[in-house]
Amino acid sequence: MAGMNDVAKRANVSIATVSRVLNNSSNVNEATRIRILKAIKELNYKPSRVAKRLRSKSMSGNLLGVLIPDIENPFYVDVLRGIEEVAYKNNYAIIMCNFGQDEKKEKLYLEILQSESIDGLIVAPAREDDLQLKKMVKDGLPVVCVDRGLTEIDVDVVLVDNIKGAFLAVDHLAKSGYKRIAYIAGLPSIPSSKLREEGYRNALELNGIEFDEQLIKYGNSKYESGVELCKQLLELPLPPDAVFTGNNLITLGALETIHTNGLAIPGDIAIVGFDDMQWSNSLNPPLTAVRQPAIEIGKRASELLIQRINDPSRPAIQMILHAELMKRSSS
Amino acid sequence: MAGMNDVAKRANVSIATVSRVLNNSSNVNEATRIRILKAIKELNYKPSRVAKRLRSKSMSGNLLGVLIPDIENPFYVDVLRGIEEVAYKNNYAIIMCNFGQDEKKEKLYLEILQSESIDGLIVAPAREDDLQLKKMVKDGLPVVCVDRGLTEIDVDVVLVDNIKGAFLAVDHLAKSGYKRIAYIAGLPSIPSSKLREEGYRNALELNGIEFDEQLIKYGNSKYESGVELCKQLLELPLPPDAVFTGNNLITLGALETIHTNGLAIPGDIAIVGFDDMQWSNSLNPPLTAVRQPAIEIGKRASELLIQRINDPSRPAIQMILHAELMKRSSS
DNA sequence: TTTTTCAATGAAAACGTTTACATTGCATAA
DNA sequence: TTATGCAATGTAAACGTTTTCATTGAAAAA
Repeated sequence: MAGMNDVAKRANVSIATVSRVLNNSSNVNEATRIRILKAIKELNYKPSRVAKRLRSKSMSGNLLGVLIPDIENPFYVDVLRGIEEVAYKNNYAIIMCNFGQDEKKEKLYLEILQSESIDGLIVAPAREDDLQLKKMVKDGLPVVCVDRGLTEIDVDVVLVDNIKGAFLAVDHLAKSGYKRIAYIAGLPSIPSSKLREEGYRNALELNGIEFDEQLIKYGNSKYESGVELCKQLLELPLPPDAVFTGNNLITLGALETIHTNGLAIPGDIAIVGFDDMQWSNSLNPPLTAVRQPAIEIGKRASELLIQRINDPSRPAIQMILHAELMKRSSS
Repeated sequence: MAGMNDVAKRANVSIATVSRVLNNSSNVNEATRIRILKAIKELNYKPSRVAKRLRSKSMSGNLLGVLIPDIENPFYVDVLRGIEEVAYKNNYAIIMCNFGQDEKKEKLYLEILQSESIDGLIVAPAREDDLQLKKMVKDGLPVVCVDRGLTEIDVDVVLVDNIKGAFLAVDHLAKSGYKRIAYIAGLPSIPSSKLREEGYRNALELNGIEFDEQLIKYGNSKYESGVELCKQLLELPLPPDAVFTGNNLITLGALETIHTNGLAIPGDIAIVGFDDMQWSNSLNPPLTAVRQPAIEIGKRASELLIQRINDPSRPAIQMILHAELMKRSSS
């Protein structure tokens, strides 16, 4: 790979001048500029982002880090799409890490990202009180959280109103006449699981339904936990007549179990999921779901991050987006 | 951020010795080793991957690039999971880029990856004769292709037997008595679209079904094209009685259209898709699909790439995995 | 003419590592 | 005693940029 040195030699100038042309800084003679550009073409020279990042520490390395909990979840895929779209437009590249709900992996990836001298980070932290992450924020790394925040520290956050979203879902079930409404939650350690439980409880209370401990099941936010926990619910002496699932993957897992057991939806059991999918309509039956504007979340996060990179002292913003209930025929 | 220099000072040694400890190279006194490790702890020193990569060009920067066509497609998400799993085990980080079937974006990302001095690249190229990519291979960058290869050049490839996979699907439809079998394909520019057409034609011929030009529709491999092209098929004077869809997203899109039109599956129209999904069973109706071992593909690709990084002269391998027909009730 | 000014360019340091080579002692061999 | 060898460590160059400061030379001002 040809470097600036080769270009400089071929154009009979110093590397400084080449650099000036590259960053179209002022005061370079038109003739030499052309000569240098020609040399660049001929050598097929491409600047090294690595060297650039090393040299100008806090200058634009044009690199963002993204750290997400589970790439199997279509919600995060959409968030990612949103992030990428805005980043691309602003000339940032992305280094994307998926920690698959594994906190050890999350820790490692945080270190790697830091070590790659990223300009900023978008993350859905596994826990709200992550010391390592909080330290990075304190040390001045621009960070935007999505889906979850960070305690005791001011940081930009973009998320949906989880309590209200869950309330919408469960209230809808209650109003439709279901009495034993279960909640299959994700990881207990992630805030949204708890907030959605809160919305769930609110809706029960408002509709005069007594809360039954047995009808709440916490899992690990993955497909398999949806399968397994739904099975447990169905085996209860008094099984639920409706289930509210805590995320995309759990919903799909629960559907699997319900179908395996040959139950009719919503006849035998109704289901409303958190997170909508583009093809929810093609599920059996078309799924009623709480829609998070995932792409929008990603876009906003990207925007906030780039803003913060350009103005690190801007006060932190918490951006709460709207969740919407998409009524279809599973409830 | 503390650097090696700070560590060296605090431990009263030269940076060379610190480096030796870090790479646990031989010949460093146990006492000083301990002193240095202590300093590292105290300063919370983390080596800079950027500096490391810059310094030792073709030495282990421990960074792989992955360039995929469409992260919305669950197939690629699974491939990615496989790649990541193996990479993680071998201490490689991944910089992942999604070009969303946009060739301009692909080009840009190729440049960025190159410019980031990655050690190797896993890619599903948009076209088989991509000059830029071929040049990178020729220039010695270790590359493994997934899902598609590269013409006129020896490069490792991991993919599924597309012809046979498509044959399995269409043969099954034919044997089930369907006569007018349509094929909704992806982008005409990607090899697998054509290969799957070949399998489709083979199956038709073998079953004595005459080929009808009108029943093949090429699109852009995305959900929306599935929706639109399926609609066009249904509006035909003689609509198909079965449809074979060219990938995950197309399948989902076609399902959407079929449902919107209130048709029964497989009564009014049967459907078999290329690419299985974990939750195919929860679709309406449970989807018959050709399963590609996506995670396996990713793992193999990762393995091949790491092998090649360690031994650049190893002859290229073409690894063809098995596709399997998952018979469910949509056909 | 001599000085001043300014556009155009170059030299060299710095970013944080790795590594080839040089240096230091000390133990052992002669 | 003087060599010799070897373990432990240090010095400095290199990776490919950006950037500060210095230098050049010609035009403008004195």
